[in-house]
Amino acid sequence: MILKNQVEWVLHCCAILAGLPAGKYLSTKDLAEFHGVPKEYLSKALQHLSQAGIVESTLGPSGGYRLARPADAITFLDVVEAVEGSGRTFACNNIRNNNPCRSADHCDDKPCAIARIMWQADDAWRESLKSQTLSALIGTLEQEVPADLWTKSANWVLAKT
Amino acid sequence: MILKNQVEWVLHCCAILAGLPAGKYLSTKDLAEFHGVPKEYLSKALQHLSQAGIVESTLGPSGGYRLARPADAITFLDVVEAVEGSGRTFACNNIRNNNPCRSADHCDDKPCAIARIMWQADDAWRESLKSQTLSALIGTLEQEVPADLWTKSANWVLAKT
DNA sequence: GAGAGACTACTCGGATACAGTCTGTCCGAGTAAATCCGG
DNA sequence: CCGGATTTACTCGGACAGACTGTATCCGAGTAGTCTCTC
Repeated sequence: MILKNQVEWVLHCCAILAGLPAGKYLSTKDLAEFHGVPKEYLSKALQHLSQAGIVESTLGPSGGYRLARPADAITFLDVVEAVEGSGRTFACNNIRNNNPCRSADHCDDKPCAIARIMWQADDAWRESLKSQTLSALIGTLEQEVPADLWTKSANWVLAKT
Repeated sequence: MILKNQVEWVLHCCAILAGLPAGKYLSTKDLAEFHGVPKEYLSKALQHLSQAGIVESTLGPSGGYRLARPADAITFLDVVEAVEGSGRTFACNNIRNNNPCRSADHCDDKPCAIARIMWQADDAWRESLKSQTLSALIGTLEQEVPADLWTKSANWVLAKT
């Protein structure tokens, strides 16, 4: 069980988009170039973000993507679920039903105890992702990324808009 | 991202093995029959448990598996990691290195901030799994499974040893 | 100089291809208990 | 009745195959700015 590359890619893309001047868009091509990832495949991931309402796009020249909400209203969970789907990471197939000792009409009133524990862990994972917003990430990056690299990157992006 | 079927299977198997009389083994064949899953593929999963030191096996007739430790010393995390591996669920490929603004000799002193947040969520998931032991599961099952099904199943297992 | 039309650069969505993982099967080697057989 | 040989029932490990998912590429359709051309 491992998350897709696309999750890493779009998280980095969101970090860039968060620094974009209001009203400006950044194209998939530029985002792909900046991160050194295949443009067309990254595009697929961004489409998912768009469908999830995290980013919005515009067509035509000078088109591209921008955040659809302020960065403090976008959590990591939003982004991860947009790409990975919001389904549970543990699927219960109710194999307890195959128990040869069960009568045919037996009916359980609760989900399988094993599944409940696995889902509980899943919830903990989601809660943790939910507690982290994009703006918190930007704050961390501002502190940690060297100032010259930070401004150079900002200018690189600005030149593309 | 979804966990393997094998995780569900071996968790159920562990629950059965926990109820085994001391010193007795239960064969893969019986475990597979009880849960209605393919014997040979289940065997692969149990081998992983064996390598992880969670269960131990013996060869020959009346051979099979039993728990290697008391049930309260086996956590869900132990079992899940035995099957899924103990690696992170988020792989950081350091795509920040592809930033065209970086000088070639630039070196980061910390892991990527995005990866750190994802790993933090991963830790929360693992912590949750770690807090649940096999014996706690047995306790829940004893309460929730109807008494007649519970004893019938126990006798079914007993008859196989 | 203004307006209509052509052009361009981008997103969007579908089709396709390839690789890797998950799921499942098959079989041979090794092992330990049970059984058999000769003395 | 005893001890060694054989059989049996199991695990272990590798090889293999099919299905599904993840990764990636390509292309056509649609769209919004920009440019050009004509009047």
